[in-house]
Amino acid sequence: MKISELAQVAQCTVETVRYYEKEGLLSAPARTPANYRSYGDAHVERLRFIRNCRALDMTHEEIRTLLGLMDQPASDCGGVNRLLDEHIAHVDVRIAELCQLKQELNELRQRCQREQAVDACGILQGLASMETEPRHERNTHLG
Amino acid sequence: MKISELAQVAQCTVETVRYYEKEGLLSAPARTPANYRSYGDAHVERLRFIRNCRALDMTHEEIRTLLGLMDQPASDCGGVNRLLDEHIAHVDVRIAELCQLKQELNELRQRCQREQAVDACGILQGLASMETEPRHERNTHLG
DNA sequence: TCCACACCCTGAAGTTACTATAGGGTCAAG
DNA sequence: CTTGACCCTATAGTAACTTCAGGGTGTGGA
Repeated sequence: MKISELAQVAQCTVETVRYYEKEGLLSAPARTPANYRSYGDAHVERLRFIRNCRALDMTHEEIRTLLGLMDQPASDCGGVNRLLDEHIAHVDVRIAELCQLKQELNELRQRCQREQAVDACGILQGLASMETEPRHERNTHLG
Repeated sequence: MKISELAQVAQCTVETVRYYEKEGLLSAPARTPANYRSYGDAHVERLRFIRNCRALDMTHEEIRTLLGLMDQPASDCGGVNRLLDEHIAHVDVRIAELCQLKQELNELRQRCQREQAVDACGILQGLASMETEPRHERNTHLG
């Protein structure tokens, strides 16, 4: 199976597949005499797994951890469960942050209801006079 | 006023101030004979404005646009209002995406309730068997 | 006067998860 | 024998910074 076929079944681009290989998420496949990458079913499964994790907004680091846990058949899945719980917590945190942000933005938006001179615009005044707060450190990778 | 003092009143780091100057968000200040940056009140106002915009998760591009609109006192603030409306819409979109994501993650999490062998873990099985969907393009800069 | 130490400077590289580009090789059809 | 679709590598770009290397400046104490 050539790289473009693999990319198609995994719904990503050829560049992404090569990138995952360079990152060590996907193992390097065999090569044809012409030096083309040649993939098998194991690669398809692995890449689909990775893409499904990415669809759930997991980082490469999280995915790498999951793959590592999977590759130790002797171990139990407690680590998997914990990783997922933490990831869900990240999403919760980010949703709460964005809801707070939305409220602040709505309040700011209320301060100007018509198109007037910029000097009089309540939004610009609000942005100038807000209490400047220290940047709160990210507690999630979700932007 | 030295750069570290400016950074402190604007609640950011010295490196960030220098970065904004390089990006053209903050104008280059006067220099002392020793080549130290020397800031005045106008810089404080401008930087606080920028930091407040960043606290609301606006991009540099959005901030640049706002600063440009502010610097044309003749113009009205319709552009400002529209920019804010669009930004609020971005936040709404991202909240909806994350709520959907959270639901999917919760469903996946339900599939494993105890610590068992990784081969039997419902979460790993779920990740392997999910329908792999094409990556949907971002309609917001909020991650 | 000398030294330590806090602060300032520039420029370059690292972060995340890719995407895009340049410059080239391979293969099947017409 | 050429055209076009595909493959390869290596490098740079994205956003908004942070970190680092390698140096200069200014002030207080011994």
